[in-house]
Amino acid sequence: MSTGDTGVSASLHDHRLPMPVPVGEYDRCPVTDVLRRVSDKWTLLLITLLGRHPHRFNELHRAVEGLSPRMLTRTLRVLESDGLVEREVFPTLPPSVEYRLTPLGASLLEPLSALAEWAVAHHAEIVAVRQRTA
Amino acid sequence: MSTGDTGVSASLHDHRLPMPVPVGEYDRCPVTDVLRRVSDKWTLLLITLLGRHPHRFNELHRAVEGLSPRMLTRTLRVLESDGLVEREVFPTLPPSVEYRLTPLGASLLEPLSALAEWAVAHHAEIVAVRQRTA
DNA sequence: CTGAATCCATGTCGATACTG
DNA sequence: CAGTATCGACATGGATTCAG
Repeated sequence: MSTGDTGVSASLHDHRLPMPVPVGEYDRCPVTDVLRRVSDKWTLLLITLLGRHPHRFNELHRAVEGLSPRMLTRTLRVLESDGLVEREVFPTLPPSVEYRLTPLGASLLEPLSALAEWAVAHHAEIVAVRQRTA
Repeated sequence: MSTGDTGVSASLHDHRLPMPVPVGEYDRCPVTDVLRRVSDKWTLLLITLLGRHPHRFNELHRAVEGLSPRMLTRTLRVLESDGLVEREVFPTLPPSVEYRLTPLGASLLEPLSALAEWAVAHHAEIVAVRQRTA
């Protein structure tokens, strides 16, 4: 890299990342932005389910215990507005709506599973430390 | 996988993951748990900085514009209680404290950068869709 | 079946001031 | 230097009720 080590522009690994975040614009850090979207309560689970095959609204509703229609709709709408999920309405009676991952959404599965793999491998250790500290 | 396709135990990619989350215990999904910890406002940035080399409290404070001592302490404490960051106090006068990544914390850098790479590659597209939807 | 509307509890974060 | 204490604003998520 031509750029010197001034400032805090930081690499996680060997990639240059657009950090630090300018004042008041932390939401413009792409990584944190994506992270925040994916880490809310139901998003990861829904992405995972839709990664297997398309689902109808009530399929998702029934599949995820504890997920209310309100939160399901809300979460799907965010996913849709980020271009990760696609919504298709079939004008049947009663109506049915199908949700599927877009190519963009599907492309997220791989990096997510890298992190998922790390999480399942190390979660026990984290929990152990957490309790010792508590 | 011996288990059939009943239930919603889901794979992100080709890994079996401990989903779905039982009612009221979504915090026991390792992946979402890790995701939520890493995705708060300052954590990723601090992990990134500490991934380069150990830092003293005020070094971090000066490095990150907009980060208050309160949030810096808070974020570091969580990281510490999860075993990702180590805190070492030097009983000098005035006191100085150094923070560094633990091996566990360092091991997180690689899966994180996979996601980071995806984020920088696709964030523009997400933002574009987001605005079109808005 | 696929939602929308309303209200409320809790969590996250910032601002400000103070301390060993 | 390296924090703590207090307060309040805003975001997230749940419960309940209603609708096309």
